[in-house]
Amino acid sequence: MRLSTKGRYAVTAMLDLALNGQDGPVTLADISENQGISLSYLEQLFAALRAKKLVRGVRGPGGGYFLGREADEISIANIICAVDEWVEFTRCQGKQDCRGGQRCLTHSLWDDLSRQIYDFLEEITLADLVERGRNSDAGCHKHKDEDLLDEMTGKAA
Amino acid sequence: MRLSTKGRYAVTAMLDLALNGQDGPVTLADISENQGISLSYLEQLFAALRAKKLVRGVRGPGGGYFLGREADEISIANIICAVDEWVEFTRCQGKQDCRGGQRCLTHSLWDDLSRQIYDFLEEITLADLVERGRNSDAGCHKHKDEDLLDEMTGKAA
DNA sequence: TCAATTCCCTAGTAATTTACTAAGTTATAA
DNA sequence: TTATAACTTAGTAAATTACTAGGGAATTGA
Repeated sequence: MRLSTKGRYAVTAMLDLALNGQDGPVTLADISENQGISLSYLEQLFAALRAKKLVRGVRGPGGGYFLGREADEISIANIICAVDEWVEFTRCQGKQDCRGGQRCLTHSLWDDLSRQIYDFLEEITLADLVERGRNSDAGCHKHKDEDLLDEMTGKAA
Repeated sequence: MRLSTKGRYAVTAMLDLALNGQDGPVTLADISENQGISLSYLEQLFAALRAKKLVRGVRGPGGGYFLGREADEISIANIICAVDEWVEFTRCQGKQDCRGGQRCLTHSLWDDLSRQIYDFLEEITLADLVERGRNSDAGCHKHKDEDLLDEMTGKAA
């Protein structure tokens, strides 16, 4: 699978929508300013999100975007797939050097892992994230990520 | 977080090592041929893996690479972090438009999600994947991924 | 009806990343 | 001493990311 900054922008924007779309539509200009993403880039991302019916646009003054369905019906996997064209790209076609070949084995192991990650992200919805934000005092606590960074970047020998 | 084809190459190569490194070191030339990855690109990836002690190189004829530690001590997160320089890049520094600002809230929500994904990948080891390969007849079954693809790419309305 | 607003669409492009080629140097086994 | 294979650096084509520019189409309100 694939999880890039592009997917992050999309999730962030959708979160913004979920948080602010309660009373009326949210404009891309607002999201652009809120999240520090260029307006035109947002328009591209929302074209993809709209194509997958994850958002619904309303034109004209007072217009903007709504979520395309309830926040608990939109998974993180949905959002990332919409903008990142998550295609399966490792698939030996059953021919070639496939019998007993190592290549196919590792590929299918990767495919399994890829699927697991997908299933995991499929379980997390926008509503979950919003809920999480409500429970913590999330606004702007400085979290001590130094430990996390150490843990991530190595030394876990 | 970040999960790209580069990380996939690294995981695939490490899997190859785990599968074939039982009796003697594995050369990059072998992995290159097995997995269809260019030799020089592998050398770049292994430079990063070596820096994080995930692999150990042996020079000279009969040389090659070993895993740097036991397969059950190497997580998928370890591998991806080694080659993808997974840095936290969304962190409002507690200043700026942070009080009550939406930007910080969505950023911290994304950070939480990012951490969750990391924890998930941290739980899966190379040994797990190898074990999974042993249990299935994994060599080269054609799996019907069309359903999966449908599921991934939309229509989940 | 008209003007402002906002979504919507296309084309182009700088910056970055990916994946690779090329051309070496260094250590080691035979 | 020679072949092997790890190591290293530099350069580069292709793809992706993120953005700019310049429109058009629908809708609201004056």
